[in-house]
Formats: sequence, C-alpha cells, structure tokens
Amino acid sequence: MGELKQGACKFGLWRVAVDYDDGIVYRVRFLQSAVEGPVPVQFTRFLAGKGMSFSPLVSSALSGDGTYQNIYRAVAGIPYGETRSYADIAKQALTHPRVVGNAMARNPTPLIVPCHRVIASDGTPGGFSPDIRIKKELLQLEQKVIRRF
DNA sequence: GACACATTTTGGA
DNA sequence: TCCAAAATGTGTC
Repeated sequence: MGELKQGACKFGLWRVAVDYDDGIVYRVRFLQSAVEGPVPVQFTRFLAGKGMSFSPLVSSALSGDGTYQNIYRAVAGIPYGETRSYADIAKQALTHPRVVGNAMARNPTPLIVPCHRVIASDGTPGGFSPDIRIKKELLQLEQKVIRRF
C-alpha cells in the first residue's frame, strides 16, 4: 500500500473530493470548498456522463462481511440508471429498511456505492447528504446518458 | 445502555 | 385517505 492520495473534481456547483490509493477508494465527499489534487479518471468520466462504471476502482466499504458490507454490495449491484427502494436493498441484504437508510447515511464512498440510486418505495427521493439536490442531479445525469442509447 | 436515523408496513379513525 | 406506532441494526454518546 502506498500513500493515501487526495483529489477533487467538479460536479455542478459541488466539489467531489476523493481519498484513494492503488485503485481502492476510501472516502468520497461532496464539498463546497476546493481540494487540490488529481482524481482517478473514472470520476471525471462518470460525472461528465461519459462513463457508467468505476471499474476497476473498488470501494473500501465493500470488503468485510458485516451487515453494512452486505448492504453496500447490494447497492453496488444496482445497474446504471436504475433505482431500488430501501426495502428492496433490505430484502437482498437480509436486513431491514431502516438499517439500509442508516448505512446510506454513513456511506463512506458515494458514487462508487451508488446510494443515489436508492429511493423510498413510494418514489420520493428519500434523503442525501449533504444536499438532496446532488442525488437528483446524479439521477438526472444517468437518465440522460441512458436515453442517448 | 439509551437514542438517533436518508424507511416501511400495518391498523384504527 | 390519513396518522401514529412498531419493527429493527448499528454507531455515537
């Protein structure tokens, strides 16, 4: 393992700060303050609507076998442009919707674990930190890319 | 140990 | 229809 690298790229009004090393992403944050440094090309491509996958990058949140890891893996399995409800994820991860919400709120790597694709079962967006608008913009981006095909 | 959560479901008014 | 409450796992204090 080398040193932890930090970088950031733009997404609308937001800065996407990434902490990563050797293809493993440890943390992704949405900030308004600037962070210096390069990010893996998968991020810039994804946020520009020119990539649908972060492969071969992996999230540190996926390793391990706790309930949270099961949830993160289930969320990571949601195809690009599609959504699942908290209840769907809970069923797949053999836990309960409330726990899924908790896991999403503490998701260390948004985007890679696409928590923006998890919405409430009635179609309302649910929540997103730090701003629900980010979730909506990400879903819009994916819809737009999908429709181009 | 109690409490807070990015939920869902159910039952009563 | 609408509202209140229970179910329920994990992290934080």
